[in-house]
Amino acid sequence: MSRRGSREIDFDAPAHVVARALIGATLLVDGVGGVIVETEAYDQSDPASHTHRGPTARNAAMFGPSGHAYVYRSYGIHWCLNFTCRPAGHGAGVLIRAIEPRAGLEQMQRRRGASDPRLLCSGPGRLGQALGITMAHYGLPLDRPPFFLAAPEAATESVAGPRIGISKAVDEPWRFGLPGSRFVSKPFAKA
DNA sequence: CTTTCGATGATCT
DNA sequence: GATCATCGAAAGG
Repeated sequence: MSRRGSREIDFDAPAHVVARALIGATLLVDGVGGVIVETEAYDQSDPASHTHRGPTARNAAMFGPSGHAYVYRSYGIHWCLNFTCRPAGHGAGVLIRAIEPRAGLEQMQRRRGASDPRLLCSGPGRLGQALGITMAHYGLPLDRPPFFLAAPEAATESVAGPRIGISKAVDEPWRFGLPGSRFVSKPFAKA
């Protein structure tokens, strides 16, 4: 496991490095959010990635500057939030799959229509709804409002496993999580 | 507990 | 026309 003393996330790094570095980071959108506990990495060489077949109108953000938001509509229903990474032109990003709610619980409960904290942000679609993510956030930088992002205060452990809900590159361990967190969308296989 | 299935619409072939 | 980086309700053991 790597050690991180900085308060900054280096988004000019491969997606799987960024995905791991984000575990334990704090994410707020308009003051609502919490601690990132689950992420997945996608890059252009990955058949499961939206960028695999090159730039399109939808994935343009992932070919733009790193450290920005990439938002897409999933199954025609959900908004999912990703962070772009690597220098511009590489087509890579990290899907934010789950956070542990810390701030703005009431707001999240209203948006989600659920009161159980574990059902607020445990999954990319739920998280998008709880944080109020829409296409209005597409391409916005993560270091300015409405976003707030802070790296973990101290070195943070992480676990890895196969990604969820994909049909290609199914066995690649590019899903990362906070060990033992009750807020992940699905448990990680026991070590 | 598990599995199945419908919703719903943009995107790409 | 097929495929989704999903969720939740319903049905079955």
